[in-house]
Amino acid sequence: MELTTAEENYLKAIYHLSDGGKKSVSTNDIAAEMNTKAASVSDMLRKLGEKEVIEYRKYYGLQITESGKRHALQTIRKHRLWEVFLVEKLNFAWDEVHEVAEQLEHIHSPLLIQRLDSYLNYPKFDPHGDPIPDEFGDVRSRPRVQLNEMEVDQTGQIVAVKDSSAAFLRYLDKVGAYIGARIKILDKVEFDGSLEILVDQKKTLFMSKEVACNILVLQS
Amino acid sequence: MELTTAEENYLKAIYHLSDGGKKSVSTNDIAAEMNTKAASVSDMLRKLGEKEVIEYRKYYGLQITESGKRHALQTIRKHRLWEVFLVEKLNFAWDEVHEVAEQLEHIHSPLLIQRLDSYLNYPKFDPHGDPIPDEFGDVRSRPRVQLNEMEVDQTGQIVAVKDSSAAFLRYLDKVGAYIGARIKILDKVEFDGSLEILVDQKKTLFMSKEVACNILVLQS
DNA sequence: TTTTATTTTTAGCCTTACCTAAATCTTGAA
DNA sequence: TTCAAGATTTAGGTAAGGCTAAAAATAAAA
Ligand SMILES: [Mn+2]
Ligand SMILES: [Mn+2]
Ligand SMILES: [Mn+2]
Ligand SMILES: [Mn+2]
Repeated sequence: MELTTAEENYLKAIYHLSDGGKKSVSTNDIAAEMNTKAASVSDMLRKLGEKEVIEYRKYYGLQITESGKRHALQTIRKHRLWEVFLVEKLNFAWDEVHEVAEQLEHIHSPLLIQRLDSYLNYPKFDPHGDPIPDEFGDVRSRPRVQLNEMEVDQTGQIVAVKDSSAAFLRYLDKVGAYIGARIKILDKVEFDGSLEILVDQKKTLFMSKEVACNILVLQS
Repeated sequence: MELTTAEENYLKAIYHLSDGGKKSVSTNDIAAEMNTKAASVSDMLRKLGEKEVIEYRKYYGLQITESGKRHALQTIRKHRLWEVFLVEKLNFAWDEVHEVAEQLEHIHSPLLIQRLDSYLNYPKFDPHGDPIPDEFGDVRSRPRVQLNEMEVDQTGQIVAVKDSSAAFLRYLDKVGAYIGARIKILDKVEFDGSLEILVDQKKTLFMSKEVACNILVLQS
């Protein structure tokens, strides 16, 4: 069964907001995430329910079905593979890929995505550190914590970012934070949650809590 | 000014049917080319007229404008660059690329297409031998004749195909005709226009007029 | 247990891009 | 010059995806 571009986008949002089907999602949450209105969401939920990619009971929220998860993961897989392609092959910066990938993820061609995966050598993570589901929808996820949740003297490695906006990513470029960087918490200010961290054993960096909670770390 | 996917497709069809703005095109021609109905075409022509990519006088056909030509050539450029990418980088066969390129040509991102062009080393022709317009819309076209119009003993080189359908291209693969092949007309049957040709000085091939008129040759 | 605030859905409208059927224009044949 | 065939456009309708405003249901507070 084929989904339209709009349906794929809704399903992706529902998948993310529900944390892969675990949490329940509200109509208003979806509307906020998709920059649309609650009335439009209600309409779409009815359609997605008819296509059985969600289980929908009016006024009582929704549950993503197994079929829905497969569709969502397939779209996420395509999005992230294209992002890798843009960075690795076409020399895009990591803050330039998201918008284009939002378009490319809706190209329908199983052969294309299979060949792209092989051409890129079956990458496991996208340029923002997010895991790429395999062709069966399986995701190999690593245990990650938000940088703001770490304590003084703890160490780790930056493995992903939560915010993929150009503004945030360019800020990280400027201060020298990148995926793979080894870090150590030097100081944590109680008052505002801001941090002082050591990057790659040589550079110290101050950052606000707002920045820190968008950086994901693999602790060591 | 931005065009929708449907508008880009209409404009491309108009550009091709009018032979780059030279010939006049009828509503029915467009409907046939696009597998749609004349009424839908009329509707779209009005819209394209309002956007000034064509000059449209009701009942008297249309003229593609300079702006319209630029848009059409841009879409054609994207289509053909993607076809090269699919064949050169992702190992698609030349009969597998057209449908996917029909989708990819509508991705909007000037940076993407500029980088793709550079990544592919600024190719001049697509896998079917069609010229790729440069970023300014300039096309370097070669003088080509249809194989069926050649006379006995004339020689040349296959440089393009007119029909990009999988059925036709797979037939050419099977009989060993390919872009770049050197050919010589050995015999031409008056009755049905069928041909006997010599390929690469070693293999003889019989083909119907219908096949021959879809093969384009650079005469030598 | 009411009442109120909030969330969600429905009703009614819009645009794009299709469709069929009917009306209208152009043109070639008589 | 007239008229019918053929081409084209208009009228009216559908489906997807949006919107605002109004109605209805749920959840929270009194
Ligand atoms: Mn992204
Ligand atoms: Mn990403
Ligand atoms: Mn093509
Ligand atoms: Mn081609």
